[in-house]
Amino acid sequence: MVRGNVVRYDLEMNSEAPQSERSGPATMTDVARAAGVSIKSVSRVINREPHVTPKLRAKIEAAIAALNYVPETAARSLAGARSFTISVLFDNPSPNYTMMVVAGVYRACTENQYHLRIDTINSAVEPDALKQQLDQILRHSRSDGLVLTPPLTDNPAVLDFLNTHGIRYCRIAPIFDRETSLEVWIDDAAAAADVADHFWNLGHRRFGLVGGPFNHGAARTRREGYIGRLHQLDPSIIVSEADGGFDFEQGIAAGRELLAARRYPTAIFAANDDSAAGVMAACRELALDVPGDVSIIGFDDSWVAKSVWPYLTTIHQPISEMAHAATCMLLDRSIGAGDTKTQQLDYRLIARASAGSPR
Amino acid sequence: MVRGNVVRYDLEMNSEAPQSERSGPATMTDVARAAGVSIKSVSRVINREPHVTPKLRAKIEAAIAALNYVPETAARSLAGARSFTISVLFDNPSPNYTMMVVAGVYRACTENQYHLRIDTINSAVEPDALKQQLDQILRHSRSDGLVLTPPLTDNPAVLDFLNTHGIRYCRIAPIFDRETSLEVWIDDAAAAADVADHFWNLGHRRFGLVGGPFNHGAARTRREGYIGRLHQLDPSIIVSEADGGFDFEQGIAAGRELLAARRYPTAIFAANDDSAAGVMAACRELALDVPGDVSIIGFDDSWVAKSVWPYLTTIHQPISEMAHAATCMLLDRSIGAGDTKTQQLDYRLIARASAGSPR
DNA sequence: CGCTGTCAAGACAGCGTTGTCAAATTTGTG
DNA sequence: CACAAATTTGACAACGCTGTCTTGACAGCG
Repeated sequence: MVRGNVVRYDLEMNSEAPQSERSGPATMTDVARAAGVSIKSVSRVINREPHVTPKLRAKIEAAIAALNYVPETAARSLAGARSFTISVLFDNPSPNYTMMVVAGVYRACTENQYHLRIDTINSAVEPDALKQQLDQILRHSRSDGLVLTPPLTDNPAVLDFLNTHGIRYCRIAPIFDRETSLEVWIDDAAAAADVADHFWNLGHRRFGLVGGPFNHGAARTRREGYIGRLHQLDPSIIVSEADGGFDFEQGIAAGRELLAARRYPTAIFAANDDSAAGVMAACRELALDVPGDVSIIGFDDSWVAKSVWPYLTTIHQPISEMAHAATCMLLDRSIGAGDTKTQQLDYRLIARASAGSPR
Repeated sequence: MVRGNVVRYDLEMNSEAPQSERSGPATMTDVARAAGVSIKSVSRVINREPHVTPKLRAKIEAAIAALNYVPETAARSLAGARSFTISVLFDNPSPNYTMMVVAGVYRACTENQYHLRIDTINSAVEPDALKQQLDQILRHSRSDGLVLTPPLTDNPAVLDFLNTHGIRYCRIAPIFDRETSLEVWIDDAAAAADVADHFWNLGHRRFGLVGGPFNHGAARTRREGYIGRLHQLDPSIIVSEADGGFDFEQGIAAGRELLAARRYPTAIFAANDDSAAGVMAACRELALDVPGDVSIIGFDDSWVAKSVWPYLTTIHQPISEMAHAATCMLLDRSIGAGDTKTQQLDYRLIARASAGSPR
């Protein structure tokens, strides 16, 4: 069978002992022949299966190295039940967040010889339409696992679809139905409470909040943590709130709204960095000094936090580590499809220049 | 042969006529049986091969629809010579740029039933080390084509490696060795000249430039286009230059440097939006009003352009369309691996609030 | 010493496609 | 109308690997 005209990448390039006969990259059969064993044994070594004596393993590994052998993913996935691909599902307005997630998943994938696939869906539709989108995506790309990012993490239709089809997934920063799947999260409530404390200790007494998208679970938790702590500190506190949407433009609008009041808040917590940057822009527009007149704290410590002036005080969320951890859980074959396992990572308040004592 | 415990996604979910016997998704054999033809004919229809009468084609297409059949990528790539995957190669400091490229490639991939793979490499190393990185990446993921983004686009080692291995690629915004491969670009020089005109018409006479990374070809072209046009306008003009690096922090540094002069430039062109945002921050720091004291123009019209205040006047580069076009060229099988084809897209100066007349 | 139990290693049949080549069918021509 | 040529269609063997089953080897035990 003569192959097509597409030139295949020749894996022999760096080989110490280039084979004379073989045309393309070395196959498992080549390795088996070189090591004088059966292909099944090579397969066992590749897949870390038991029932291989150290001696045999060493011989095979030597042959693999000598031939510069790399297993063919297509064949593996055709013969076995795995696709060697992890998909990340997005419906996130923030490119910064997205990039960090991708970075984390990508790292985990390369570490495990897996491939990364990215898919985006629009969750602002009817549950049925949403399920159809998922159906489309999964129909065309059989993944060994899905990494779910907010707000998909807490979308009942998505979860329901995945559960009924027995598809393996890991949720990042879930809020609802906790402990029912694989999950990676940080304590958003505690982090938001820390923000409240930080403002309070700085001497602020008039507080504002820019919320996140209504369907974003973690954003709600942040709100509750912030306001809850503030009420602990002083039950009579009234927090002025404005809707944000996790993006700059809505952040500006929210900032304008909050700062239009006669006695505007001197301390504003925005549910993510992008909207915090928007609030900062609103301050500028109104000739309000940051942090002199208004202190601002964001959330994520994403790339924007250091793309505004003054640099943003924010909660560092290890997004890329969370994504990495999520992917590793997915890849851990000792964990079944319906199993539960949660992993909590640490956040940390990064004090930069956007929050200070009121003057 | 009993399959593993991984539950496969059941493609029959929406099927009108669910099959009784079959366990998993419909295969080509199922379709062939349903249509009363051979599997090869089904294959021909799927791959749009010639030698199929309209009548047969219709019958097969009906069967495909009825069974909700989707070809199995793994089998296709094992049997054929294609992997049905396109890789995007990055070494780009700007997450905004990256996201837009990914969006464009992603769109082209889904349109063509292809998969998207993302790979990053570090090109700031010796050519040999670079080739080794490429080797690693390509060894593990046989792609049908690579989308090369700057600065990889103009990296001789990368190009050389790809050429010697006969790997198909498309360059986005190439500068060197033009017309030697598939290419998508915009006229960076003309765009930069437009920036110069815009400043000039606004009444500016003292000009500054924040350059891009030294290895980024397009950034150099922008510099030349800008300075060239300025010299046409007035040969005695001296443009003060500072090194930027395409990111916010280096933008700040460059801004500080430029604005430290007694007669600082009132018009500054930064080679991308991120560094333009940095210059803007430097203005703020020095209590210089934008655009009152200093006008700033960026490049890309990326997401940052509308994440700073005032909104950034910038050159809109259709990044995601360029990426889309690049991918489509790669996917067009009528174009051979070594063929040449270039495609130019339009840029456009977006006048927003960061550039105005000097006061 | 022979029998069984245990573990290591191999033989072999698919997995769902595509490429090749041969067979069947249609079309064109004298 | 017979026969060659062109075209459509089908049979079948890969592709490179994994799951299952079988054989082989070797120790433990009565």
